[in-house]
Amino acid sequence: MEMLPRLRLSEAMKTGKVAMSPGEDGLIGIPFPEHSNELLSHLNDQRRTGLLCDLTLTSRGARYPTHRSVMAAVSLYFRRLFGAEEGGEGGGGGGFSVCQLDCVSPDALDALLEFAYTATLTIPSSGMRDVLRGAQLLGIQCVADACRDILGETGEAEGEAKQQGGRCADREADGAVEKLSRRKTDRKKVRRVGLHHVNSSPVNPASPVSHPSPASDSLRSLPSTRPLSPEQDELRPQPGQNGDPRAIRGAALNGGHLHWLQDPRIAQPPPTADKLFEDDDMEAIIDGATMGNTTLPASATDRAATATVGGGGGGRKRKSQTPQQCPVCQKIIHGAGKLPRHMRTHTGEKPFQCSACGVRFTRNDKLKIHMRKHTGERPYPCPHCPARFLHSYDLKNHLSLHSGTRPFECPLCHKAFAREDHLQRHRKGHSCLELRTRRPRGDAGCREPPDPLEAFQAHSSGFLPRSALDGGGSGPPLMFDVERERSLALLAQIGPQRMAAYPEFFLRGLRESDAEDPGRRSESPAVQRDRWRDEAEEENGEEEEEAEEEE
DNA sequence: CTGGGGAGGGGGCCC
DNA sequence: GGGGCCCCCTCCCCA
Repeated sequence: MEMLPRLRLSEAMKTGKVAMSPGEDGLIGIPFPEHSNELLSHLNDQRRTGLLCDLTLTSRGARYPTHRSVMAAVSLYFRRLFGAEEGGEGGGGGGFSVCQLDCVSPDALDALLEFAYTATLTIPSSGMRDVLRGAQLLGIQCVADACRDILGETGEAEGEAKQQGGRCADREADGAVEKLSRRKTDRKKVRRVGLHHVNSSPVNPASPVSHPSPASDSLRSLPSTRPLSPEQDELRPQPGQNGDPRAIRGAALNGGHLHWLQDPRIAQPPPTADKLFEDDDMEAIIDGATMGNTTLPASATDRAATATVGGGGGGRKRKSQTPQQCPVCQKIIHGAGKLPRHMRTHTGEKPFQCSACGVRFTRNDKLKIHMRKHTGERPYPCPHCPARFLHSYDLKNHLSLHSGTRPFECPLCHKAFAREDHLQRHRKGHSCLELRTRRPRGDAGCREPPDPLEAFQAHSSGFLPRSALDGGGSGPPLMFDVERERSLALLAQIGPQRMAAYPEFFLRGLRESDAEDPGRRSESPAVQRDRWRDEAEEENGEEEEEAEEEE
């Protein structure tokens, strides 16, 4: 999707920081990192307003106007489906299609569409499995991988999933339905399962599906809910939910997320799009994922019951309670009102803009700190020298230089650091690999020098996920198997400043150690030192045992 | 490789 | 409960 315009530039420009294709003398590729985001954003706007939508997906009555090209780009299933069409009568060009995907739950389909158009997968934790199934069925591999990763499914399950997803994509649509539906029915009593392409040709060229003007549509940010033509309205379940499509969605949800549907704001004047996203969608997500340690029962059934408590007649939604679990990365967020802040790390939303330089931030307090750069304010002066600092923590670090204290000591090479992160960097790297073997290698006379990789693994065990150390042999992969190289390349390309715009699961593998043991993140330096010391002693103990055995 | 600065993100406290 | 403010931790980048 990334387009690199080729320009002939002067030699002087060639020396700049522009990417140049090797071997193409004079042709320089200038990356426009924002282009793909902007393109996607515009497409998403078009989807929301129904503009140029030439494909409607339906799931149990819910309708999702979308674009064939986008769906074909993200979904192997649609790629093959439309590819087949193009070979036939459709010519791939036009016509309005309706694709019925009852085997994908509306919420999952909504999430997958949101992913397709925003590169961000935002789903309630309870819906993860539905999204996984949907991604498998539609052949959206990266999402399926991410869901499996988050769910911690085993390789066996992964294999099964791939098999399933692959089959789905490979088959003729209708043929695929039956077997899949049986499988799914066995597991989840889905009343009606169908991956059924209702009409790959125009539904009715004389009366194409029309989308009402979105500008005044109070459901503007809920593209899934646009009314369709009377013919397609026949697809709806029986009305009786005030005609609100969200209610229709809810009818298909078995109560899993009824609180999504009972939003009292349905009858309220439409907020602005931004506000709607922040307050409406976000709260729906948050409420859907609210999972306090004690506030939310474990089972989906209980969750539904909780969600509907006091809300049977459209009563007040149950407000978020602390702690809450992020529906995207499953991280537990402590503190009232902190989840919206956290969610912005996934959505990439940066509502706070510096009036001086235009830089945007996800948080107001970060903007405030940033403004100090413009005002020159450095509120943290060092009492021992003229140095002043923007952050209190910088001053704290700085003070350790004056005091000479280096409280962070490597348990292996005993090198001390003034900053904890420097010690971590030291441990992550190869800095003390030579020193860590306190016993000289030639000591025993017969010991083979340690395998550098093995030494690194041992040394890094406190930082890297086991899966990374094992080379991915067991446990979840460090990153998505297929996407890893591309992900790393992309991360390198987009730079850290824009990483926030990408879903956390994209980066999750890089921080998997945190996920494996969340407590480590909050370990005090003393505790961490003790842990490292224990690890080092264990390592040394093993070495000594080995030496004794050799003797 | 290391020291230092800056920034992103989470948690606590308070209003 | 939400948000502001602050502290802390971690990571990245640069010299």
